[in-house]
Amino acid sequence: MKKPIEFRIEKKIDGSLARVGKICTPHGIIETPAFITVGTRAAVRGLTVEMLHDTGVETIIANTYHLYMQPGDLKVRAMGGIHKIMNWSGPIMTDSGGFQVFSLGAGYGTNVSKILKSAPMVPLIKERDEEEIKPKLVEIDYDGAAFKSPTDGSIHYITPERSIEMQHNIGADIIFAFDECTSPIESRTYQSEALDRTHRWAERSLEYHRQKREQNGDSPASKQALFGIVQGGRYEDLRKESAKTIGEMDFDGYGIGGSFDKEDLHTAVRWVNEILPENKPRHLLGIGEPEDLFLGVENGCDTFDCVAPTRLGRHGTVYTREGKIHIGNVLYGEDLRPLDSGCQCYACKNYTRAYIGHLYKSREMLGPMLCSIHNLYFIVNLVKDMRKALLADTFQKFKSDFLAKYKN
RNA sequence: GCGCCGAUCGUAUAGUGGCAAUUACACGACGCUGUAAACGUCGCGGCCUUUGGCCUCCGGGGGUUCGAGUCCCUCUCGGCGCA
Repeated sequence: MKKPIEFRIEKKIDGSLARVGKICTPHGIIETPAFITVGTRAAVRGLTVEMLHDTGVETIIANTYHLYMQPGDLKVRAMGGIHKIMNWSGPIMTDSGGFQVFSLGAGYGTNVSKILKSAPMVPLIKERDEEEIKPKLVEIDYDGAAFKSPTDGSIHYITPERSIEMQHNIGADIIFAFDECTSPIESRTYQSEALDRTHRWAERSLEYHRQKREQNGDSPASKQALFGIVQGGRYEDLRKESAKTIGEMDFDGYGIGGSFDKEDLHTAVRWVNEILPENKPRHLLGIGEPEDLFLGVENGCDTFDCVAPTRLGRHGTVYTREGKIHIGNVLYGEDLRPLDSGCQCYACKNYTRAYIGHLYKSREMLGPMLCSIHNLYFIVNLVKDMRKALLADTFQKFKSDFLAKYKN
């Protein structure tokens, strides 16, 4: 049977896991490394398709859980599939809902991020206390996870089979196995249990997808690639075990998910990518700060997605070559420069910091839109520049020059 | 002129004897990594050796009280009513 996607490696970098490639999908080519923008509910918040094209972004990742809740995966199918409804002719991915096992479960109501910053001991205890009094919205068991809707309290049970079925209905080019993203503050014992669960669920996701593909050669499923997700949290042995287990399953590509230590995200990624099959694409889920993208690329990841550019933009934080700034700060009140000097994005070519800061503070929706456009342009093109640098054998210099300025 | 009502953080408010004093907006700063997020947290009288301490404070002045934004007198200003 014809593979739904094809991954071609154009260049491997000696002495590193980095590579340059192309993922050919039914809706076009993803030149890797690439940054993929998040469009959770089949929309990139605040931006039209035309604006997205202007930022240079080529691929969007939407979310199965959220589209199931609203408007419903069957409705997406009835309306003609995700590409049609959102007027996006390029490649689309869907996340399986595995992240919501964390964000609406252990992470709900806490300020625990999947990225654990240093010195966690005191907050760690605190969060555990808070967790006791927070209502739980997710119950995990052997077969799947029961989600309680924060909106109306209804219960929705999602199994690996259900997740894949919904992703078939939604119709993205690349779909993900249903996994459990764990909180970074869970014990090793728990991480290990959760990992076993994720591995079982991966197998079930793969099996269900395979059956559907074979049942009907013309079904949408036959045009969809399925990626398995490596977990294992912050533990070397679990990460390696997961990479081996998932890597041996016949997925079309792999996602690297779960929680990380900010300090050694790159180490965790390397553990995994040294083991995963080289000839399949690897997507680093939910990672997208500039420093992290460099580390991901040089440690063998091909694609990335992250809410940071759009969320930060909406919240008034803007990427510049000299680091992030908050556009609402008084400091920029009379600053007539663009958000980032030399940037060729729509916001920078047409508007000043002072004006965009005014829009943001006045709650004009154009403010967050312009900041989102800029941030997306910034990150998408940063990764494109990494690709160029890899091809030109100047990656290390590009990285050190960029980071020297970016981190002041 | 008489009577009634009102005056509390930039604005609008809460507060009828224990108060550096409620809430909202505004303002200021910070946070955000597979979107519960156009959101959230903190600060917003001053100073300090800041899980605390000191000073100043609810239109002005005086009084009652251990203690007053809160009760009494008076003045100023504003609103309404009657002359």
